[in-house]
Amino acid sequence: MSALQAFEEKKRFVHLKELLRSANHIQKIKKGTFLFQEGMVANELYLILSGKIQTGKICQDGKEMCFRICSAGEIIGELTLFTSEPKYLLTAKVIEDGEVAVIKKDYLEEQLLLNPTLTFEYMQWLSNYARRTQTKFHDLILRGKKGALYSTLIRMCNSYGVRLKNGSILIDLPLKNQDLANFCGTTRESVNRMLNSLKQKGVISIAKGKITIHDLDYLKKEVQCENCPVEICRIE
Amino acid sequence: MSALQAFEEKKRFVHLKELLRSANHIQKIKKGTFLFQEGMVANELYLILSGKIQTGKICQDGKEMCFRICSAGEIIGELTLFTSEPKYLLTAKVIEDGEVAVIKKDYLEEQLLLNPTLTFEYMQWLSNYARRTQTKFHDLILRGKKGALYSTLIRMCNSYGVRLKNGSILIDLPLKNQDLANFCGTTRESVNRMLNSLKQKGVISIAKGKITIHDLDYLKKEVQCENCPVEICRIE
DNA sequence: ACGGAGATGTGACGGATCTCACACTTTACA
DNA sequence: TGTAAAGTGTGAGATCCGTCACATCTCCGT
Repeated sequence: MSALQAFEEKKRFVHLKELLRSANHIQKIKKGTFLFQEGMVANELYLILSGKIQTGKICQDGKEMCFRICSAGEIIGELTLFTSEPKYLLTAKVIEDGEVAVIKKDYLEEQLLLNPTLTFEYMQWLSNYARRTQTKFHDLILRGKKGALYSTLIRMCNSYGVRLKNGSILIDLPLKNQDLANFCGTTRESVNRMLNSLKQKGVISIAKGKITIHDLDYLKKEVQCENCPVEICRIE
Repeated sequence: MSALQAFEEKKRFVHLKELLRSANHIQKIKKGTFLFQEGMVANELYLILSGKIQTGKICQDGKEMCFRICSAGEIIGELTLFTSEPKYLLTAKVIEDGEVAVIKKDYLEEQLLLNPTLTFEYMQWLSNYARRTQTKFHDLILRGKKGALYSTLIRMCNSYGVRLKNGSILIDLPLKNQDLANFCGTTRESVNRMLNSLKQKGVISIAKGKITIHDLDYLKKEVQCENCPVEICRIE
């Protein structure tokens, strides 16, 4: 599945990404730094060329909620376009070195209004984004923490899964227990216990910090997955 | 606050709403019926002229998650525009008789691409929608069920609050415990207990099925509210 | 190869929340 | 205005989940 899907995904929003790529300048990003932080005035968007970025919300009490993990080809800094109060709602942390194409918000808005093809693609992108967030919403709230974790794992498969020869799916992304906890709104310890219980059942295994899913159907059944389209059921 | 805000809100997206209002036809909606249901092919959008509509997700096991309660001036059926798989993700239940203006998705998409003013307004609307969903997200997940309820109440104030002479805020919407539970992803009983505890503390009172907030600051403090803009911190 | 930092694994306990059961109150409307 | 239906209030017990504490493991740099 994954290869074809990735290919299809790459072909989407080509004009939009072309515009972004042709942008004012390229910026190197370094692991551990922030591309932007919550509350900052937002006047730029980014297209990831390489590396990985995690967006999320960091609370005063140290809690952290993770929204997306994005890699090459993804657009970041969205949602600020055309808004009256252009401040980033989230923080974007670099988790793998790389480069982003930087584009000024004003310029992009201008281009979008001039070019219907771009308009179309951007709206498509934004609608998809909103639909993704909305489905995540009930996944995370409706079936307790276990449901939250399972559905996060399913999304990870759709976004970063690599099908192995034996049919299992490797989530090709180094994920710590704490990271998953931040995605699910739970704690490291709870994630650890749940993952171990999945290991014992033979549903998953973990090697070198990466999770392999052996029995995706088990997870799907547990969360009463409705097999919504893959462009919606993903993590980024 | 509320009066002015409502006024400001009314002035937003005027061209977009004008287009919707000039639509193909007007449809009467009757309490208890569904405007559309999850999974249906989506080829229409609606502008509410009067009455109230609740959108949400209904699960097989009877659980229900409520997303928005919308009244006159709100747009419903969104998020299907420009998507490749145009199916409604949510169900829209009429909770108060009224009328909606119906507009064909195809026609609206066409108009949007022709008219930059419309494009601009729609994007603005969609961005706001996405931002609203995103902030709700962590409000509901990060601070337990109590946090979920409190933040729902705060949003209700911003959307349906009427400031009374004594400074309290009446949420001018008949809300059952079960409704609030569906917004928060919790149970009727839990909501009931939490509301009663708030009553005892004098933070709220309830009369004729409507909640009045006496001490909004108490709620805000409890959820570490960051006073995000009102167009984002709302229920619809 | 070693030491230490960071990550994982796990028990014990407590509080939050759900579930079930049922009494009571309010509302709708015949 | 009486009566059923719908909604609310509340206890008890079970379960989920977070917190704390600490042991163990893994990986990385020197």
